Amino acid sequence: MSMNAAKRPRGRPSLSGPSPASDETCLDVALEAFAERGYEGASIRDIAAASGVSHGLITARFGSKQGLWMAAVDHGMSRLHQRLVAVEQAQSAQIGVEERMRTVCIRFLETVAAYPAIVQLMNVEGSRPGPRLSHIVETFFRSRSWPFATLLAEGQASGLFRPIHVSVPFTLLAHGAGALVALRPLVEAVNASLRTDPEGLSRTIEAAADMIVRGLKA
Amino acid sequence: MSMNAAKRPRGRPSLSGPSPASDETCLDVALEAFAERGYEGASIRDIAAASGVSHGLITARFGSKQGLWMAAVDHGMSRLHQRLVAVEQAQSAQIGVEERMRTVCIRFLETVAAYPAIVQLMNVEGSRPGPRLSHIVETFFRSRSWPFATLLAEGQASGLFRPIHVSVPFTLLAHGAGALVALRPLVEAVNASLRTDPEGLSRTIEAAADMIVRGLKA
DNA sequence: CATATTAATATACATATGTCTAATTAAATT
DNA sequence: AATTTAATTAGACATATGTATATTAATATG
Repeated sequence: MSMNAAKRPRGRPSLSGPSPASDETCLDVALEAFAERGYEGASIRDIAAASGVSHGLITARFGSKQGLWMAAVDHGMSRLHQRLVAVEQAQSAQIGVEERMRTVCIRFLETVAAYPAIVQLMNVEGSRPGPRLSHIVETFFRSRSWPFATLLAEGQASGLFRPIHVSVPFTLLAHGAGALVALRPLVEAVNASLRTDPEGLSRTIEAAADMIVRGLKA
Repeated sequence: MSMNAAKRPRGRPSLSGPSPASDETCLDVALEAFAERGYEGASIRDIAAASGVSHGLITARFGSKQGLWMAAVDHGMSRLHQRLVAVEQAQSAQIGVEERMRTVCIRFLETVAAYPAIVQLMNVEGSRPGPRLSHIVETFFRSRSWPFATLLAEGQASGLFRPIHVSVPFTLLAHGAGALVALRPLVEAVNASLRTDPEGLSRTIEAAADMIVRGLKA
């Protein structure tokens, strides 16, 4: 971000003089870099240069490239989460659940469009579950308070939405339908109730196709 | 794929003896590798070893890493395309367009699930349009005969489907809704009628959310 | 004021990677 | 049969990268 290419002197920075980029700034830069060029494509040196610090500082602060990556994911994820919770809490319960769901979807997509990196990272990580993808998925599903799941449950309780496992529309929304690709490692990583054998996968595919044609309505 | 690690001798291969991996085999291996580990993460040497050939042969056949990548994309794309066209042609026109659309969606997702690499590559390429992403997108949109677009137009002509630009459900289907992320570079790359300014993006987002809630039905 | 600690830069190093070139062997051509 | 061409492997080389270490300067501590 900051094109602060003016080389600072060695040693501990002066409190009066210009301080180097904060951890947050570095994580923003890193998230963008990882999302744009992939884990291998983004180098520590590039990220450091774009943050206006030396590459040694990155490893000093975050330990390793893996450490930087995990910190960046946590950073982006918490921002997305906070945004969504705020949206749902700002909504009046007077409004019907369908309309609230629609709003949450819109806000979600808007937020994602504004901070694409965090969702992009899910895809960048590839189609097989590895330690990095697992870290994202666990972070995503850990908190049960994501408004999307809450609203889906509410709509289902009132019979307005079809009974469908939360991970199906959620995956459709977050990863996308094309990420049915990603459903397999997603499910394996979360150990959800959905099955990954051919028959289970086939039923999941049909459910996803139904959603595209008929939507969420009962 | 082929764990043919038995080192072949130098020089032109004998016609009687075992021949090295075909171009197709190499492209299959490459597609999988690129999808799984990203463009930078997949090395020519790894791909060559997994194909059972020397790394020099890869560059000799495909010119460069970029050349290998483009050939792999063309390879996977044509396979996906052929599969979808075959599905649509096998369907009787007696069946309603909605049911045929549903089938095509299912077959599309099934095919993608079976060959995830090609869609995965779209995401791996990151959130900004570069030469590689542009190549995929152009290949995707070049042929107007993709059954999805045909069926959508047919359903719209009969008033069964809502009027919506083909790229919206297509993106929802192929990239996924989360790939609204990817819609921006997608649109820029294709220079479609959809706009990428905030207002246009907002309308696109609302349209996508409508699709999730109400589905394709009129 | 002297010393230890902290926070940063810079350098060193082994390894991996894309590309280019040489070497080698079988087939094709004359 | 001799020679050229094609197809493949192997090695060379410059560059980039992650990590480990040395260096430097400002602050904290006594």
